[in-house]
Amino acid sequence: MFSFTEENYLKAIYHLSGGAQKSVLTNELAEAMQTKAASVTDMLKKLAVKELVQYERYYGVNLTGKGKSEALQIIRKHRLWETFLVEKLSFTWDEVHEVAEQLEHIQSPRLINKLDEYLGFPKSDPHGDPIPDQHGKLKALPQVSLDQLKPGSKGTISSVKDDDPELLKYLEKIGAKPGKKLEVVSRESYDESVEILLDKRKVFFSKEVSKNILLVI
Amino acid sequence: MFSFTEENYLKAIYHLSGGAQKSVLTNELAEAMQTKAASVTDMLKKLAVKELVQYERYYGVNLTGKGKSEALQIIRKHRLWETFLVEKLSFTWDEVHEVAEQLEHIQSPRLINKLDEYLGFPKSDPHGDPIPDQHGKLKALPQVSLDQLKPGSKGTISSVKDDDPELLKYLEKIGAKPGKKLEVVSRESYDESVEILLDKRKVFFSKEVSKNILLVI
DNA sequence: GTAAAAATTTAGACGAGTCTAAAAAATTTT
DNA sequence: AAAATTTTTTAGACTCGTCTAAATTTTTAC
Repeated sequence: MFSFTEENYLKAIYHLSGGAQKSVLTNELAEAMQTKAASVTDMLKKLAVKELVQYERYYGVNLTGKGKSEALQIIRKHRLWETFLVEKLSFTWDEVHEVAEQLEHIQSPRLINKLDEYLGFPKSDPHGDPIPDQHGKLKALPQVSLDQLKPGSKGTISSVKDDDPELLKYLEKIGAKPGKKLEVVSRESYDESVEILLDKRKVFFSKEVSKNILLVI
Repeated sequence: MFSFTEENYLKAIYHLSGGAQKSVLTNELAEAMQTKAASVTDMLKKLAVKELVQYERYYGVNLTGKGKSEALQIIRKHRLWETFLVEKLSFTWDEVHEVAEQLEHIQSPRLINKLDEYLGFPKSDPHGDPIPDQHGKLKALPQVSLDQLKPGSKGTISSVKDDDPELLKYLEKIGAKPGKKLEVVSRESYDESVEILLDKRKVFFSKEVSKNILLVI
């Protein structure tokens, strides 16, 4: 139905717009897609003709209903495959993203629904991200990133950014996985690094890392 | 490493050459690839530059060692995925070919070896075709197609053509699966249809069908 | 509120893979 | 063995997704 490239654009627009909430600018998209702004402009025109996005010259792009629904199907596939790789093939959570980026483009509704069933209809993937259902319904939790939490507050890790293997290996070592509870002890005003309590141990995270850890409070 | 298209050409050349045994002509390849002879010529030149084939103008093409090895890797992936779909996701054998055509192009040696392990290192796929090992070694049985067998001879079905869902549904209904023993009762000289004994039942196959059933005798 | 800077789009080009139409080489027929 | 036929290749063009360079629009700075 759609090309790999088109699917990747839709997915990137979905993520950058915070779930089709706000417009996405050409340069943001160019950076996310590792390409040039001129190429993005060309592609946005094509997606607009196919009614997958609303595109206004110089003012960025928004997903249409059709575009959002397509993006969610791709995200569903990505997260189900990640779950399969970890649960069934015993991949570690830092290894799955790259392979899932390929698997998410396989065209077969039957395959993905059978896979969903085989995995027991999981609600979230190994990084804690929610898996959209067959109809594209997504159960989004109200999440806060760790860099925004005040000292004294407690929360449970709900998800972590899934596409940086080095970060994931580091968090694995520390034990900072979805489901773990933590408490913010203090924040250093100089560099905004943060000290937390996790499994009764004191742990320090740089601001950079803390931005990639999402919690429910 | 190689594009989808290149991989599909290598696979087609492998099959049409009977496992890199003989040269493949431009028109055969054009028919197999559902494309035009001119396009095939263009692609063969590119594959020759990459040293995947030896191509001689007007005289067809042969796989090089490198090309054969690449083709076998793709066939390995195709057959492992078919096995996965049937064994784990309970697809029927007529549904798997089309999806495996997509899955065979996923690039991840780690994935395919983990999948192999997860499936218990199967020796053949659901249609009876042998699965090459990690190093591309293929255990090829000496097979005869049913249309070449004389009345009175017995054999065991070793494989059936995997890419025609209608044929596969028909054979499923009849019970003609790999592993089943059969005996040729008679052949009608008029249309070369054949009468066989399968599970103590008499069954008739047209020549067309009998060409697609391979046996070990 | 105009000038400089930044962001975006347009114009023209390229490589991959495909096509049609025409030319060239091989094969078959007579 | 020359003519007719078939097969294959060449030439030139098209689409897709990309690029660079130049032009345009928006935003920021003064």
